[in-house]
Amino acid sequence: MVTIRDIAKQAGVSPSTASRALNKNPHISKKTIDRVQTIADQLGYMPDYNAKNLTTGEASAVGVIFPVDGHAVQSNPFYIKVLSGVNDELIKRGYALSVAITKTLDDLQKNVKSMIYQSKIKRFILLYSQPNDPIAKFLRENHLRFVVIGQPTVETDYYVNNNNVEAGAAATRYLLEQSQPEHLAFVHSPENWLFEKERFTGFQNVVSEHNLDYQEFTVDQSNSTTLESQIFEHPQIDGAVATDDINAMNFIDSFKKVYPLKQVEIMGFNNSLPKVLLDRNYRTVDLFPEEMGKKATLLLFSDREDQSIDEKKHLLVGYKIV
Amino acid sequence: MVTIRDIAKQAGVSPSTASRALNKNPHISKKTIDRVQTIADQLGYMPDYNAKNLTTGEASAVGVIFPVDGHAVQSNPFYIKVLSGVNDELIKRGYALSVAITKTLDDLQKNVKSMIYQSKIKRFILLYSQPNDPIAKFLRENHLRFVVIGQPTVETDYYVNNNNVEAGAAATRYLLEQSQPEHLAFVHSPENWLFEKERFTGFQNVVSEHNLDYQEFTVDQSNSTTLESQIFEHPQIDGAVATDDINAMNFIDSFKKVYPLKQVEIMGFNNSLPKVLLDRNYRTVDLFPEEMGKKATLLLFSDREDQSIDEKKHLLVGYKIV
DNA sequence: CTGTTAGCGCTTTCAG
DNA sequence: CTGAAAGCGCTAACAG
Repeated sequence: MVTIRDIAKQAGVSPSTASRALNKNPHISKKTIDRVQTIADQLGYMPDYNAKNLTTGEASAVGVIFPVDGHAVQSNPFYIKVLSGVNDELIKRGYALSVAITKTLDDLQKNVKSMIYQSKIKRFILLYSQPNDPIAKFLRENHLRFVVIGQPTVETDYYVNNNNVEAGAAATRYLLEQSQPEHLAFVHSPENWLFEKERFTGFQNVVSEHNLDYQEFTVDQSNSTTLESQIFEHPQIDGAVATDDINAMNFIDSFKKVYPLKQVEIMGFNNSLPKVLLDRNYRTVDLFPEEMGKKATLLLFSDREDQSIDEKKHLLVGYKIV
Repeated sequence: MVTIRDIAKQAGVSPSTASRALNKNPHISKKTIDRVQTIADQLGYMPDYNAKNLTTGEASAVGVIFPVDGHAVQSNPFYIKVLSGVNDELIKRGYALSVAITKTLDDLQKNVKSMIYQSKIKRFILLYSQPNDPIAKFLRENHLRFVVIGQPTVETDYYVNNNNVEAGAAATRYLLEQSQPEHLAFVHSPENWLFEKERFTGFQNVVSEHNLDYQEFTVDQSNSTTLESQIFEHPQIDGAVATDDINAMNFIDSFKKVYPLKQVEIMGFNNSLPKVLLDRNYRTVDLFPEEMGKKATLLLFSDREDQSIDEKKHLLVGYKIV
């Protein structure tokens, strides 16, 4: 194992100078920085994180926190794509990726506390956003830096998001152009997350521009009959926007059960289904989760790297109908 | 921050004794172990991993390695479920979860080397298995402990797997019971992974028992016309077993394009699709990925915890047709 | 601009 | 069975 002392010796400087040089401390002459760096590269020096973290009190790692889950949410491929985008950026920065994923909120809290107190992680990415979330509260109270994926419930939080209002409007407009539905459905989850409400706003805007009527539907994943009876009460529906691919699939399925012979055009969000299912009369909005992961990481380090981003405290990612 | 010295002081022992007590060192009297432990609990002591790792030279973390990917593989919900199962077990052991997920093999190698040399991680879970995989080779050469999810290509590796031959047979049998197809298809990926070959063996066994004929099909995700022309040459196909839900969906889709009016019953693997898609004439085999994650972790620590498992070097997980 | 020194919190000889 | 002391590899005052 090659340590900083080996490098110092080779370069003919003290360990502290070597350390400073490797960290590009501005008080060190460019000449020695270059020399030390060259030697470090030659020797294939890789700093020991544990030693580094012990002295600085801050881990060279970022914590990524998954939502706790009743089976369906967590396993959305969306999250892995975010994770992949995050790690791309972390590798560049010499940071490791630590993950908290649990089945109960209680375990999640323990997991996050361990990250903070035992691993000394100071930077987090929160893959979800919920009002009165104790995890976010805890991070805030302890002055830890974190970025929310999605619309935060506390306006001072850092976040990366899509423009959901606009995306909701675009999806609705696309639907209207493709077929000419006259009685629309808006399909969302029982939780009615913030992002769903925003997409709904976009939907409403376009619908009212066109003087169309619409109906709201709630997908209860555990009980499809409630959705079917809702659909049964609205036989005129001929087009739908769903807040998510899964909700869209559930709606289609129930719709076909109630009206086996009717066609309904539908839009979803997330592009989370196998490509082959996207054919024909199903379109979805890709929200570029990898890009979200990358930008979240950018934002997470903006205090050190880009003050101009840091002031805004948020970044937006585009969307694309596919 | 409460350190081991605080505990030692309270307990009226030296820091070294406190350390030994907390690690249940057998040379320490039960009395002091209990006393020290009680005080530690009272004070809410959480050991600093960085300090611990620095002295022991081994991280309190496990590295989980994702396959590199052409978009489709990584984002399979299967992996998150494994991750979740792994973390359940890690929490119990006071271990952290570190993840390597990259787009190129080159980056993955760097990522894993960083885990080893910088984070001092000594235990890994490999979420895939490939012949001549440089990552597995590297882990082996450096005598690092790792468990493969799936069938390893080197027989001395530790692994967790399903009985794929049996599951392939069961799926085929189920298909034969449900409908009475006479001309079967077996659908797999161009890579033809080990687990696909095993499921194929099970499939063949049942098919030959029943004196049926079959045809192999390869799904090329980037070019559906090749699959369609394969299907076109075999108009008699009336049932299929696919090695994976995605392959199954692709096959169904191509089949419907070629023969819009024909029915085909099909079985897939992985239970990776939204529940609502499982209806009617599509069944899939759930392979309990969470359970695989848990068992992989068990195996990863079997050297310390369960010698009887350690000798077998592998564990199997069940399956269920859903 | 650079070197000396101390110390982060833990474990681990070595000694008793 | 327990204590004293050293040290893991790094960074951060402090001093020059």
